[in-house]
Amino acid sequence: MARTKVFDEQEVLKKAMQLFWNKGYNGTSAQDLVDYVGLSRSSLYDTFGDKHGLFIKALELYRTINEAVLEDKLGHAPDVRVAIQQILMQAVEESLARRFTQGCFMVNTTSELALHDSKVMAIVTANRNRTEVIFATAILRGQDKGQISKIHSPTALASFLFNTYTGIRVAARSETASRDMLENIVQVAMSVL
Amino acid sequence: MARTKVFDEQEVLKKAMQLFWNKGYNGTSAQDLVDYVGLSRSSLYDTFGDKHGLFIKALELYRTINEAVLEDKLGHAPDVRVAIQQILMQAVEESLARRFTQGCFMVNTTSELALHDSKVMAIVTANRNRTEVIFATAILRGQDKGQISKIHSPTALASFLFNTYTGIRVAARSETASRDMLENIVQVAMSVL
DNA sequence: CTTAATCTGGAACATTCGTTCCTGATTAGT
DNA sequence: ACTAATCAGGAACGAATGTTCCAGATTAAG
Repeated sequence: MARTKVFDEQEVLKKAMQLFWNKGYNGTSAQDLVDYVGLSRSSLYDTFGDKHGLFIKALELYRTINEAVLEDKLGHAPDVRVAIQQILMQAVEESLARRFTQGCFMVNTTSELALHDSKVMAIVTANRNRTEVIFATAILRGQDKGQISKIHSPTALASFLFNTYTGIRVAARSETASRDMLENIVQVAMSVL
Repeated sequence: MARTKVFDEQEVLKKAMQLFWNKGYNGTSAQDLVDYVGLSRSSLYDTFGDKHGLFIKALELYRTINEAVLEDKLGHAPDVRVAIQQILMQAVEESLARRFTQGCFMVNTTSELALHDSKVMAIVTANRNRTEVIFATAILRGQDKGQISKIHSPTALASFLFNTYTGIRVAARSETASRDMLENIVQVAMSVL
């Protein structure tokens, strides 16, 4: 019959995701994508439709990956409190790794597009809801095991942790954030668990 | 001599600020500015230079206003703890006022531009530093008065509060945030003071 | 009334934007 | 060898971008 697809659609999507992640939607031009992704303009448009469609797929990929990672880290953790601390500290480390300090794609997109783009809004909303459920179920388990204080409800703590995580990821986009500062934030936040 | 200036430069700047605040830098076109600001294209460019210069001035105005407000609220507060709670709760209320839920201009700008724009980065950095100093001095005073726990240092608490505030302001850009959720975040955050 | 500075509105600019289309090379299966 | 799908590269499109410039109206001071 015919020639087979030679590039991995998922890999291309991953590269597009990285670029949007770094420069934002409006900051990324079609030419930027062609240059970085390593695919011809024609192939890009053939396989992903237009720029907006590509962005949505990239954002959904990010969401899928991140939720899977989070679920993995929190699901099988023997000590939930430790696992949560590790998650926050990893965000800190990523913020400090100057070379790739691009924050969180979902957070960046929330502040850039969610307000004026209903499709993005839907993804952002789903991401927050799902993430908080993952947090809350893990926290409940931690509370049962006596690893986490029962002063606050699992859902309240989940919202709080999501909020703290968001803040750290925004800080990653500025160079203000020193190690001391970020570790302080994590330490204070952990003190409520 | 000549005709006197008929428009208030500060008022125009304020309108430009609102627009950038709502749509971001890359999402706001020169035409958008002309339409919204109510000034001719020529006058706009004559008085503010180019788009980037106008944006920087708008961002600096935002910073000036916000720091003054914060200093006022925290400086003369009889109970620092209550004042902090009010500041966080006001962010919550603004997030819930659906009609104008555009988050925080500084936070939005941090995630959109700071990484690739050194002038923006400088402003964002100065804002964070100054804000945390204001928080820290107020917290120190609150600790002396016995209104705030001394478990954590003033600077650690200041960084933590700034971080919490940032998170809430990002949430304002998504419609996920319910009153319950946001009030939970504030309540949990306040429990460390 | 004259002068001179403001301001408006729109024309005009080159550049970039996102997108479509075409040509031709490549390659896998029949 | 033929066919047909898959690619790259680039030309081409109109629209929108940021910016400059100019003609003319407006208005305050001399």
